[in-house]
Amino acid sequence: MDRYDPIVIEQKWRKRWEDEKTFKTDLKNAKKPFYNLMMFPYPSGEGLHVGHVYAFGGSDTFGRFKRLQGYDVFEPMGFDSFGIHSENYAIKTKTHPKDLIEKTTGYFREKQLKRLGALFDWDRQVITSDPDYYKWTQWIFIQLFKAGLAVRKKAPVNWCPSCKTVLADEQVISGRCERCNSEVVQKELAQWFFRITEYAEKLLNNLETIDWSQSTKLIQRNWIGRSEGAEIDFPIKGSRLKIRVFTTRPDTIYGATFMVLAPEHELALKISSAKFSEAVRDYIAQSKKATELERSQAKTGVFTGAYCLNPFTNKQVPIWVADYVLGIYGSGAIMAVPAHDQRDFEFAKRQGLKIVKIVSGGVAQEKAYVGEGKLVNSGQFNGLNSQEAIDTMSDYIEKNKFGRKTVNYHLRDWLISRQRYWGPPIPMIFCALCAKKGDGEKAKDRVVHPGWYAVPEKDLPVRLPHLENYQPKGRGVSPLATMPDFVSVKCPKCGKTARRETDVSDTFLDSSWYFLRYPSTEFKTKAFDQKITKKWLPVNSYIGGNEHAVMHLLYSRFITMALKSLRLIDFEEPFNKFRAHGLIIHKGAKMSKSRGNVVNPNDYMDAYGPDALRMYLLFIGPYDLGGDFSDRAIAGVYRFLNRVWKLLLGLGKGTQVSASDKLNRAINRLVLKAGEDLESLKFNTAIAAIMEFTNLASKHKNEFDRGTIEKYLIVLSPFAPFTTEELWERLGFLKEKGSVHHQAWPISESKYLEAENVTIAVQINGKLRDTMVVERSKIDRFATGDHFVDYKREIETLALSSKKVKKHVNGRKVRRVIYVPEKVLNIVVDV
RNA sequence: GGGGAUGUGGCGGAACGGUAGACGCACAGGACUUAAAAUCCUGGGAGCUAAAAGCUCGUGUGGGUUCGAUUCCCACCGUCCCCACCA
Repeated sequence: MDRYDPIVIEQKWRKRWEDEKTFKTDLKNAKKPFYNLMMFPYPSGEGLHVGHVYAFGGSDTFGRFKRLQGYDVFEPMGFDSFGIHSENYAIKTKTHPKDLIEKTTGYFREKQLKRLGALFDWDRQVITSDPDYYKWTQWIFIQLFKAGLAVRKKAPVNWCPSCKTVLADEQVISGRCERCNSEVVQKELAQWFFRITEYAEKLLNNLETIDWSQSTKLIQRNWIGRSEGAEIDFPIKGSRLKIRVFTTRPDTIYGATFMVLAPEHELALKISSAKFSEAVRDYIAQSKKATELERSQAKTGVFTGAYCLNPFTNKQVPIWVADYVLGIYGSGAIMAVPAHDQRDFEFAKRQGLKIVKIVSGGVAQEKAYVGEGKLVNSGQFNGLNSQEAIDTMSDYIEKNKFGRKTVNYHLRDWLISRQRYWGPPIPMIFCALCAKKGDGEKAKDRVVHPGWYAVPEKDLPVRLPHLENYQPKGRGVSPLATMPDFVSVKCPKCGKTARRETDVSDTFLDSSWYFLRYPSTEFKTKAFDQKITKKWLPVNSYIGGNEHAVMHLLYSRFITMALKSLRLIDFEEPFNKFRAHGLIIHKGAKMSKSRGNVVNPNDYMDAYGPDALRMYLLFIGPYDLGGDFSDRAIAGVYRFLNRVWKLLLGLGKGTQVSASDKLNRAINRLVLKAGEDLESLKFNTAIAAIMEFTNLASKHKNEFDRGTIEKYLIVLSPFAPFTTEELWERLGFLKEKGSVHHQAWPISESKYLEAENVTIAVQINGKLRDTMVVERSKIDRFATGDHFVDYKREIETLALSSKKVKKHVNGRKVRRVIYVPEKVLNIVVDV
């Protein structure tokens, strides 16, 4: 018998599978399409890490299982190669991103991904920095522009001084840049936005209809952040102007002792009285310079000298400007209720403002009382509890035209522009001449942005020019702006000299539609083919990390909805099923270069083979929890594969015509258990079941028949594709039946699952009274009413009447009977 | 501050409300070997007991529901994750 040599086996089958196109799926003629997607990697310089193997291994194991179940599985792979991450790495290593990407994608694909034993269809790989791909990314931008979903607006935006670009709201975590952790500052800039907020309601509601990990849905729900409340207008004393505020607690309006405007608020300076306007101006200037984090440190602010009238009481309240109020949420102004809002409370304390308690139940001494209670000091509304008050007072507001009920979202429009080099140029052209005339590309039948034109489709892609000095300049424009040849372009309308948009788009736009491109890679004249798309999308199973719960997954949903509303596709959710896998850590911490605890998968593939690595990772624990990578434990799985190898090759010719009952029962149970577990991605327990069978089978070596070996190998094959194929061949199945991966998932025969005796213990009032042995198939689990039973008769009755349970036996009522498969049955009765 | 998840041997983890600890790691004893490695076999929650049998206690803590709770409910403690001046 040969020694188990996973490296030799891997190389042999990799070549053979590739040559024979064993896993090629015919997309056009597939009968049962199953789109098995996993999040594609960005090709970093460090190479694939073990977390990728975890994600791809699990997903591929599932895909292989689906294949055995008779589905035509399409499992594509590609590279998210545009973007800041690649560009920063290129800067660091002093290479050009284009050269870098060529090198890294090659390494990822040839030296790593192809070793995993996955079903990847490399004829359809997608590389987002490839002009064939980003041509269509640009095309999608234009479609959105024409639908009025891509707009240019001047707004305070997040600027990362280190990455030297603006960022989307989603890419700022607690005031810091998601990539480099620098503190972000606000800048007022004109930028391109996607109007994702148009879809806030749909993005939220559709979550009910899709089968996603609960945790992921929850993160999205929180991010969208719907809150119901009211807009209320407070007239300014001695002026026709009003200040509009948003509040979720209109019931607390009697406690509104002052108003606060964000420094960005348009009225902030305008309403300030002469005496205060200089202080206000200084304050606004100062808060503009501060980072978001600095702004959130202390409750600073200045009085404007102006007053509002509370529409409910007509009492005057002072108006302040303070940067704890955000310019971007609601209307950028609030009514402050210090007794019942902690932030207002702190501000009031600091500035010596009045605090009036209007909700009973809490004491406003050291902190605000935020909960609910009965209204006091609230005129005609006294005595109502908070919920009632919100309803009646909201109605009152609408009736008296003080304002209206409204809904606000935390979700912001998606800022698409990036002042960087390594991305698809935004395909827009600005013509100053046309702008003067009010001409421009129409969006939804009207010119929204005079002077702006989409690049005509025939001119796509707008190629990213080669630029030696591609490093970001930090002047609020992309390095592309330094290339006169690139910037200068003829106006598509008037033909005069115009200029190109020089910003590139956010990387997340590249990845927000790549799943549409995979099945359509051969179509060079369209982004995606209608027919193929209809056949293969939405994606049947998507697996990836929860770190993308907001950004990638939210953007993909939005792009899909937008394309649906343009009637380019006929579904609005891209991923019917999404599962987030857990994080693989090492030595108790997240893997990172600085910690020096990064696991290189190649080391382990070299030592134990890819089968052992992927199987080990799936064996660590529940797939959604991840776990700690252990050098030792992987050897255990390697040993297991060795045992399988020896067991099967050691059977020789001694296999029986038919397997023993014991083995039959075991293999049938294994098929059932492994199938159920694979379906719900419980890889760890499926593997445990296979090991259990292996242990048992080792003790009954001469009870095997061909059919049992066959089933055993098929069940193991999604986990260990190389090893099982080799054994399959060596045992003579290959010639006869073709690849193990082309077999059908075995059907478990119910007679072997059920025909077994169980021991029954009968307890009466908790005391053991009797035991008996009953054939398993004759009992069924049930529970019923609440009285007495002649248990021996009842068991017989049960055996005969199957699932029906009688409530009375011999004049006594059944209390409760419970059957536990393979375990002890307690029949508990009252006397 | 808000939201969520989670807590079981030395370790990773199993367990439709029904024999807690499957499977694996590590460990110990044995077989093979001159010896070791590899491999194979055996063992194991803790305590009482010389040992076996047996008994007692055991799933973060305290309550509750139930004939029966690791599982369901409530409170608390610990750990982890997401969001965070979002009114």
